Amino acid sequence: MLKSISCGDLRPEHDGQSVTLAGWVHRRRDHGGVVFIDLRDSSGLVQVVFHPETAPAATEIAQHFRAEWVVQVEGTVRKRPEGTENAELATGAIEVVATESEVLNESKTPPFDVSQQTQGQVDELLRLGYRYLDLRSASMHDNMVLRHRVVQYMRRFLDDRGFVEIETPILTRSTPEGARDFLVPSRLQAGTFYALPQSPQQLKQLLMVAGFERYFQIARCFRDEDLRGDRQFEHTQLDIEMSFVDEDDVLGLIEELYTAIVDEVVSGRRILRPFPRLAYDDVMARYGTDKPDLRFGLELADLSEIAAASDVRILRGAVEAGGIVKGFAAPGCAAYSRKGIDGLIAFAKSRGAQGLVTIGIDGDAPSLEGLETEHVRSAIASALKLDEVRALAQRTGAGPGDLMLIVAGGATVVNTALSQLRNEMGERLGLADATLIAFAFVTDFPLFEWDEETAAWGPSHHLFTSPWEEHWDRIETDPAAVRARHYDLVANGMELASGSIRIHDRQKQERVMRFLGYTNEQMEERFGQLLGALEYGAPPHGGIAPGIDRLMTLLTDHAESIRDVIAFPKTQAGTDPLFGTPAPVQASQLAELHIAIVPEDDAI
RNA sequence: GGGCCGGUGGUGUAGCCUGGCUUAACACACCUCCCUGUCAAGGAGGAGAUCACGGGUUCGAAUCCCGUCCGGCUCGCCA
Repeated sequence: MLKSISCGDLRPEHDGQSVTLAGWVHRRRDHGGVVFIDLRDSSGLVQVVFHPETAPAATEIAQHFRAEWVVQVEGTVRKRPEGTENAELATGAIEVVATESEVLNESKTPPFDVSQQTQGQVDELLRLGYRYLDLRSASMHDNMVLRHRVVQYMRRFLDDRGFVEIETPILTRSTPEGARDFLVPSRLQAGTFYALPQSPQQLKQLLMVAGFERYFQIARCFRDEDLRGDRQFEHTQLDIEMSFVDEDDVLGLIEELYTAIVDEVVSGRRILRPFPRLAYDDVMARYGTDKPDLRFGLELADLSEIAAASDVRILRGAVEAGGIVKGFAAPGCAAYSRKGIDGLIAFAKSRGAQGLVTIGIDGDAPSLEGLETEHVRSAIASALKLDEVRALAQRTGAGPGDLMLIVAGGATVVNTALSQLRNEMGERLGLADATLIAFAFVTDFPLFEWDEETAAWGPSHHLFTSPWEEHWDRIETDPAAVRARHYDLVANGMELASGSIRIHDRQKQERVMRFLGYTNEQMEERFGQLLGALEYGAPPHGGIAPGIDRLMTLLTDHAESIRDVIAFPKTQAGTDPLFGTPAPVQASQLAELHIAIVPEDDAI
């Protein structure tokens, strides 16, 4: 080894010890005589002192050190002189007095400052282009190390409970449902393709049939859909499947695991104990989304009844057309300027709403009872009766000084717009406790959802999810009312995990598929392997798949997006500026794969 | 595919709305010199930018207009 100990491990107990260190020059402070170097390696950093009187040769070399040079230093650990300790540093009580130094490798001046946080500070394209330097920065380095610790903890935790880690193929078969597949052309079988797995769903069910009872995998999943701050082409999930279990077993395991991770692996994070369990209908009503941010209130109120009895055309009309009217109160926002209101309206419209009704209650109003016309600030103030304003305020919880935000229209649109408006206002008003991770389970999802585009019922989770036992007979008669044994883990407005108790009976599985419009031939063609397996003693089973990337954005400090917890992520356009991915390939490679590129203009 | 925001020395920003007082400013980094206890060390000096790219308007464009590319956010999409 070129070093005898790591920089960040040095403590007062090493006082007097001779050490050899190797690492990167974090910063240098050259006083003309004495030279200080902060030397960094993967463990942290320590101050090295070079004295020209006692170590002239080493000091001469150190004077030429520059940022990010790789150097080796021999010296003696000692307690820092009285008054020069640095409480900011873990190693701040000691320093290394250098006797020898050597340059192992020089560095060009880095394109950005590696010694400081890069997230949110440096252009992300530049960071990705020099990802090896970006990851060298302490904050990104810490993110990767914490991710490692979390994953290791998961592995130990599950191993302790009898789970077996099993790998499943990356080259699998395309299934037409769900997201767009990444395809890999077959060289040996001309004209055919493998698909990268969107998840190991069917495989893990087959492992249950295979009798493993408790399976897990840190599984990479691929989806060729547009990328976002919380979505990459490939994401990693903790894939879990268990036999002979019900909902409580799966949710209890996850709650125990995530609570332990927060308690034992990370610091400075608070959670709700126990995790709230909320029914889908309840969260949709109160938050307008199935992944609510529970760090703050701003709950939505149903105002349809008041709207229906009102003379305000946009409110009453929406209800008469079969829609709903909902809203919430933004505390202290009654004084929003015209421009501010316009901004909120534009926000709502960009989220699909027809418009946004705002009603401010002047802070000068003595109370709701003492409300006068001049206290009501709204574009529709003239059409509103005072009693209606009172009723709306009562429902939304608005008082003097507050601003009611109300959307009317179809239920989906109203909920979508208001849920995002709620998140926006929660952020603007700083209502969310940054140290809180508000984990919660959402349960009792509908089994099916209506797809407007195809004018057909589709699975709201996936088609292997079991309905409630007592709802089997509703499938054909009242599909919208069928509840599923499906659950999600959410936190801070993000979906972190999704899972269900599966169907383990072939007849029942076919019944769901048949309802979804599959012919017997299609079932056999697409799901023959699973259906066949269900006929050979498939145990009752269920599972869940928590996303690790999103979880890490909650557990780390300074993660601006999912890209900050992934070592080598892609840009929103799906490119990697470091490697220049994706890239053309040799014509010979294409020929072997029986692939021909059709220029865009000639494409159909 | 749609909407919004952005692109100015190595980095981060200002200037842009209201075109000319700009020889494009500031901080950090970089280079040289000074400096023996700093830890965002300090001091003095210096170098470094065809203002993303292409076209247009104008006597004159970083600044106004159009297009393209790239990045981010977002709608669609993501069983």
